[in-house]
Amino acid sequence: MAPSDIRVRFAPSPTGFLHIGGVRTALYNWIFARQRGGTMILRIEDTDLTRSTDEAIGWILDGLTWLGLDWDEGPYRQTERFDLYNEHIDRLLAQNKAYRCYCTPGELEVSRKEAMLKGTAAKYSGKCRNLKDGERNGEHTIRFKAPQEGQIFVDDMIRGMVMFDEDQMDDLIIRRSDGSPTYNLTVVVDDADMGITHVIRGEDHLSNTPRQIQLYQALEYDVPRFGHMSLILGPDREKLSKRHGAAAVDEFRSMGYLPEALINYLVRLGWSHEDQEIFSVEEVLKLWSLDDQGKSPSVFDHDKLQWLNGQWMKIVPPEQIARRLLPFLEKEGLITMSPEPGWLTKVVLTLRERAVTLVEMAHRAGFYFKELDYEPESAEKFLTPEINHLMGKAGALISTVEPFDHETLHSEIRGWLEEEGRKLKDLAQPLRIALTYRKDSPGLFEVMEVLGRETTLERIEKAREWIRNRV
RNA sequence: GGCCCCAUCGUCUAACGGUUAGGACGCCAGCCUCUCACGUUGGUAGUCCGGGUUCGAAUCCCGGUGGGGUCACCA
Repeated sequence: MAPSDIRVRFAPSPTGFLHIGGVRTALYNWIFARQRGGTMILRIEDTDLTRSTDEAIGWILDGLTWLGLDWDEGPYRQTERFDLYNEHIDRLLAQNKAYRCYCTPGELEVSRKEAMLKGTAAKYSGKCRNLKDGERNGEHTIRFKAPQEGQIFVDDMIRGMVMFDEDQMDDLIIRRSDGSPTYNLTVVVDDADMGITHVIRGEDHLSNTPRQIQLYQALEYDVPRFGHMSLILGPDREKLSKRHGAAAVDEFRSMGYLPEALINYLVRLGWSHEDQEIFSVEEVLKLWSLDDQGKSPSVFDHDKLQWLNGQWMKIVPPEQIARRLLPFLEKEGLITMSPEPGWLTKVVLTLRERAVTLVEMAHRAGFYFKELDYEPESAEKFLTPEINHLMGKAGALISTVEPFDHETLHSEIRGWLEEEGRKLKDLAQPLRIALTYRKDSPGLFEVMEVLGRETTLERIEKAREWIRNRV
């Protein structure tokens, strides 16, 4: 695709983990840019010196990388751009579009509460708006002198035309008393300076938009197009947060979710394409459009994510799942060094039908890597003296099966059991307990093949010994 | 409370103003089967309410109600 003039950005503030809502914002911007050959910019909004941390920047970068959401410019950091903001603030001051405000936080707090109580808009009184130069001195903030006369129209790409009355607009603080610039000023300056053409962000920013438009106008910059996407809600229908359990990408990652599934899930919130549920990134790039994006908020449904993840466990090539499984096997204490990749792939192949996450897969894979204790009730129920003899004969047969693969094992054992007048059902559970230590596992013969002849026979013998020792 | 946004099964979502209101997750049941899963078949369940416009409204308009967001020297 030919490069276009489209420039979008993801602008998180590094005050914590990369939130799932943030991921969705990043994702939409990324798709938008990639679909049109535009430029994706990453900008760290760290002007709040007290809450921003370098650690959080690391989390954001890691999260985006894990998801495969790359960027073309940045990461820029707003703390490195204070000169630029100050120039703009000074310009507004010089043009009498901003003023010094000497009100203290305490005073402001009081009048805000009064306004709330009275039921009017909680906006600044304008007390310092018309102070003459030198009338007061000392610690102060800078406020933007918000126009009060007309209306602001936001032609939102998702919501359509939204109107705000300017008499609702507050004189917002654009420079703190410590000299640092605030959000509404820095976004505008940066988006203008970086040539951002489309601002796609959460609906929680919609009410900020008219203030920002006033700033664009005061600064005589072109206003970009806006698109405000509906929010993701928790089960209680409030904005999704840590309160609701997992809300950070990192948590989903460590719970064993695949980025493919997470992206698939997120993109289906507020958007659909016919009756399709599974979308690869490639398909999304082909099919998704902001125009089709729904306006109503969506509740985060963990069950559906889980189902999707189960689907993706089977779609992602097993060699890749094997590779991604490694850290989880390590965490389970099952490996210290990487197993042979081909073998591990076969392990994955037996497990992927029944593991919804990598964590679950690693957990279920335990018996492939080491000896475990039998599930007490299962051993009690199935490893009985009556079955001992049959298990012994099975062992004898297994020791001669050639080639040692699941098809051959299956047909030979089945054939033999028929001759014995027995059914596979009679032997399956005891053998399963012997080989996997539990009552639910991948197919018996697949397990044997992956375990290998030697281990299979060892475990059968061990089970028979256990039977002899019971009572 | 002011301002703004939103409104189809429990949840995610389809439905040029004309459909028995479709699909998916979940849940329930059957089938498949060496277990558990996977898969498959069927079932459960929805247009927030009230007015209007129209031959005809989930769909358009208005009003309620409900939910959400936002009102910081946070972003």
